[in-house]
Amino acid sequence: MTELTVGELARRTGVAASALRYWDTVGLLPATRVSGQRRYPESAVALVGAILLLRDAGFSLEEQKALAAARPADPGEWRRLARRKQAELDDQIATAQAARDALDHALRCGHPDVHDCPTFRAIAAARLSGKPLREAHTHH
Amino acid sequence: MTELTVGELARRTGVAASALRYWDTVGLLPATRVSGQRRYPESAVALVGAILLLRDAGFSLEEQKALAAARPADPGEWRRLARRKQAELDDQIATAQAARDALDHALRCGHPDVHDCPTFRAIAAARLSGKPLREAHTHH
DNA sequence: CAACCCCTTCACGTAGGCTTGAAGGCAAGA
DNA sequence: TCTTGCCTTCAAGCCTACGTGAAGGGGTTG
Repeated sequence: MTELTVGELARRTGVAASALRYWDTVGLLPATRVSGQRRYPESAVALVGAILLLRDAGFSLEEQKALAAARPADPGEWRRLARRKQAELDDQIATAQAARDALDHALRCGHPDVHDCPTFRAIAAARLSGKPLREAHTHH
Repeated sequence: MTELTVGELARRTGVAASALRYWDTVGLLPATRVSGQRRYPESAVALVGAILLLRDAGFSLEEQKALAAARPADPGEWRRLARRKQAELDDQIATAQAARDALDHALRCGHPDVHDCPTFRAIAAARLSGKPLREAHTHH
């Protein structure tokens, strides 16, 4: 009754059914079975929301699995993971902000070609001796 | 003299030579040839800095090619692209900030299990009716 | 001449998170 | 019974931005 099929959950969340099946097979969002078919409780809708939120936060599916496993069992570990990711998010925000500011300057400074703008050049040059950041993102 | 080989440019910028060759083959950072070998002007160092910066900004290599093509030829188009990406960055920052705040709340609110926290549930629920954002990122 | 070092191309591998297609099952309605 | 519609599995493909390894060229030094 209150059980949803993949298709219904897909419709309610906007997540493709194929993705939900994938999440089931990798163990991120397990489903029960009724005569071979996946069934999800109503509460799965909220779970999907949380998954999307954490995905936006930059948690990979593997990380989310680790998080989900640690959540009820080991609150200390959960907090540790959360804090680590929070730091990553701070880096990410700072970098995005820097890039945004660089674009902002390029749009405002009036130079017809950005590469003629000394400020832009300075920011770009700083990037060469700066933090890689992509490695933090590429890292698994 | 002032011409650099891939290896030298790699050393000066910290970017792998294989990556620089790749950037050449896809047309992002073209090199001239001297008896078959790639040669880059000194100014390429600054270009690499700009490429890294824009990459951080979320420009894909394809987007950067479009950007580079529009830069000297069509400043209006350049500004259009820059503004569009700026808007994307704003979205990205807002989302990252929301995720960060959600984690922050989860860490502070004292609920042993985040899913018991009504605030967290509300944020996650909001994500379901929010902007996909991933589509903007998946789009080319 | 050989050693060395850097360069070349080409093809394939990798990772993450799915999507797509083929081939088929099961239950309700006409 | 046949059709409709939603479900299943499995294999393979896709996308980005490279990394890797093989096989070979070329120039300088000892």
